[in-house]
Amino acid sequence: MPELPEVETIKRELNKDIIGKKIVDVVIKNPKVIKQITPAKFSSQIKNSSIKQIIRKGKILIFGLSTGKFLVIHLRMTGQLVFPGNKEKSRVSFVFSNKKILDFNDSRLLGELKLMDDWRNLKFIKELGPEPFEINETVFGKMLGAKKTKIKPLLLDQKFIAGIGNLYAAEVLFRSRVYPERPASSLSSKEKKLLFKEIKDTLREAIKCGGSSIDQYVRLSGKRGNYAAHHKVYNRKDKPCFVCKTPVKRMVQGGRGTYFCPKCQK
DNA sequence: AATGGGACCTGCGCGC
DNA sequence: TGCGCGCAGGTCCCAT
Repeated sequence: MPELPEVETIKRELNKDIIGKKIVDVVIKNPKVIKQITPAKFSSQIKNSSIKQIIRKGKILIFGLSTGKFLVIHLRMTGQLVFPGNKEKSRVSFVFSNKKILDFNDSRLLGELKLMDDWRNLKFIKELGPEPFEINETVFGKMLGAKKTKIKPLLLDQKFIAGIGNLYAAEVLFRSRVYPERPASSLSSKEKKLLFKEIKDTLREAIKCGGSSIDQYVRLSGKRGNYAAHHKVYNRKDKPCFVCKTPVKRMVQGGRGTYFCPKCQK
C-alpha cells in the first residue's frame, strides 16, 4: 500500500499528535506482525516508554522511544496506523496514558513491527538507495546510466532508489513519457532529467494531498488521502489518456501491473 | 546480472 | 446467492 508520500503523510501527522505521549499498554491481537522478538518482550519493552521522535526512511517508519530503543514499522501492502483507533481491525494497539489508542491495522498480515536497539542495523535500511530528495539530477543520471534493466522495475527497487512503489512508478513514467520497458541506460539525458523532475514533483504533489487512497491506505486520522484524483494512469485501464485520449493499457512486469499510455510513452 | 515465478496473507469485485 | 479467479500502494527467495 503505502509509498513514500503516504508514509510521509503519516509521519507528519504522528509528529503533531503523539510526540511526548506515554505508551502504558501494548495489546497484541495477532502476533504474526511482530518480528525478530517475542510478542511478550515486544510489549514489555515498549510499555511505559514515551515517544521522542518519528523518523521515515523510504517506506519505513521508526519511532524513537524514551528508553533509547526504536519501534520500526513497515506497513507493506495493507498496514495502517490510525489514531485514535477503533480496535475493530487492529492487530496491535498502543494504549497511551490519556486512554487514546494508536492502532496498527493490517488485513493481509504482511506488515512488520520490530523493536530494535538501533534501526540503522536493519539490513533493509542499510541497503536502501538514496531518496529522490537527497540527490540531484546529475547523480540520478549516472545511477540510471549504469543499469541495463527495465526502467519501471528499477524504480521499484528500493536498493536503487528509496520510496517509489508501483503506483508512483507508473505515474512518473507517464509524466516523463517514457515506456516502462525501456532499459534504464537507454534514456537520453533529456529524458533522465525530466524523469528526475517528475519523480520529485509527483511525490511532492502527492504529499501535499495526503497520499493516494485506493483501497486500504488512510491517513493517521482515518481520513483518505486525495491524490488518487490526480492519477494519470494508475488504475485507469481502458480509460482515455488525459493527453491523447488513447485508452490506457495495463501490462505485467516482474509480476506487477503496470499502467501506461501506449501512444504517449515511447 | 537480469528475469520470472512463487511465497507470504486476506479480502474484494467480477463473471458465470 | 454462491464459487472460483484475478487482483492488490511490498519484499524476499529460488531457479534459470
